[in-house]
Amino acid sequence: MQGVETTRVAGAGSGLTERQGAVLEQALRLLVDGGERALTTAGVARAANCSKESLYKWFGDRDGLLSAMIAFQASKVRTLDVSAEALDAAGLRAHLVAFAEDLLNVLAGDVSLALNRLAIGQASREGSKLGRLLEERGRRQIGRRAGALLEAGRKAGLLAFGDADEAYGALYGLVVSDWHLRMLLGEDPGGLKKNFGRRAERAVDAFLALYGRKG
Amino acid sequence: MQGVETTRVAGAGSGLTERQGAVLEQALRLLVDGGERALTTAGVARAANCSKESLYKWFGDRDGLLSAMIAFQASKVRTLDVSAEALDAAGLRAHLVAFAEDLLNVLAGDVSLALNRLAIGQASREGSKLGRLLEERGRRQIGRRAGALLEAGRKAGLLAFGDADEAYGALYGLVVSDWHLRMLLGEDPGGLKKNFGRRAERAVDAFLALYGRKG
DNA sequence: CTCCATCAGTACCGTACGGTACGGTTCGCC
DNA sequence: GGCGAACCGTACCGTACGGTACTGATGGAG
Repeated sequence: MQGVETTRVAGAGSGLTERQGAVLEQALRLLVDGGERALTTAGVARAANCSKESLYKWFGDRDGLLSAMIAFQASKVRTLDVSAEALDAAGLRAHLVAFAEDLLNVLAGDVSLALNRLAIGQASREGSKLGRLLEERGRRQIGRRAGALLEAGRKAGLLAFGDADEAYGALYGLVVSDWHLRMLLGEDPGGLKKNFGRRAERAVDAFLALYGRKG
Repeated sequence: MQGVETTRVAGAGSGLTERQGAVLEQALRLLVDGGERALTTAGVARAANCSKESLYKWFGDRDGLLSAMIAFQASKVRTLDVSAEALDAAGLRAHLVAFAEDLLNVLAGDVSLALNRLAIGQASREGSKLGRLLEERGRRQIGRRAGALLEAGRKAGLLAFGDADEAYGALYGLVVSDWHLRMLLGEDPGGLKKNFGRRAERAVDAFLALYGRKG
């Protein structure tokens, strides 16, 4: 398990070796299990069977490690593009419901919650560098998927809206409401994931009532 | 400035002396300015011109101090009850818009953001005690105001909804969308507060399109 | 075989924090 | 005036963390 390593982690051209990816995986596990206080350099080194010196060599700094964790996690989540098939009303609704349910499941994920908590905790100092990173890598991705979907709906004459951002904001708000914040605050999400499908359908129906062309 | 102190802080029956309230005020200032890392016992003692010993005597613990800060801040924010006047459509809309704008302004407040960041940062460990406290003291309050408003609208035949919680969730989502999270992540709210009025109106119009009786 | 780069493991250092203990001072009360 | 309670300021202690330096082992390159 030593010597020069040349194989790189696939995807995103992240420039990380597999070893470094495994280290980041362990770091994410520590973060999810114990929060930011559990994410110490010594702890990561112990959990990943590597030396602290290597951590500093690879990531330069503790903040570098945090940034690498966010980038690494984002590189693993790839949003599938919406197929450019011809949309009818039922198809659009199905796509929207699927998007809404995916959104809820992503936001409720362990790693997502832990990384959001981490970035929020560091938002006060350091100019919210992690926050911007998280927003760029996470939100922008899912926003693009939604934007493409909404645009396709408008092209097909099924949706009517002036500002796509406003329509997306309404969809996001109807789907998520204050759930994300409540989960971030630690509210037990036990069993609530069962209702995500129903919740997604209700939100999409409301969205279509607002922006659909044939009510 | 010493000796037995008997005067108590008004409201909420908090059982805090004025001195202790002033200390909590300074603690909140430190938290707002520098985040959780700046909120050290020594720092609070220095900023408030008190001794660490007194801090531990009054609040018992660092977590006790944090809890007291949340309770103290919540005791200062009192939501005005909606007047039980007869509502017409324009009046209901005005009330809803005022509520929405107040909600945005509260969520965008310095102290609110700092306390939410604090509670979220501690959500991983400690069983999210602070999160539950924050939710109970903050969210429940504003939720009651909204609930009363919605109920008044239904009584007046201006709103139609089956589940009041669901209607409130839709209103909240349309008003806030992902703004709260973005502000928690550190996105610069500079100048955005100017748009709160316009944003509130748009959200309320959408809400009324969904739940209003005469579209 | 020999050199060299990489890495794990550990010891180490400076610092900062939570929490406690102590001396000195002010104030109310008898 | 004297007593006691509350309190400030500071010193102190144990601990834990970020970051660095050193040692020894491993495996590839010439």
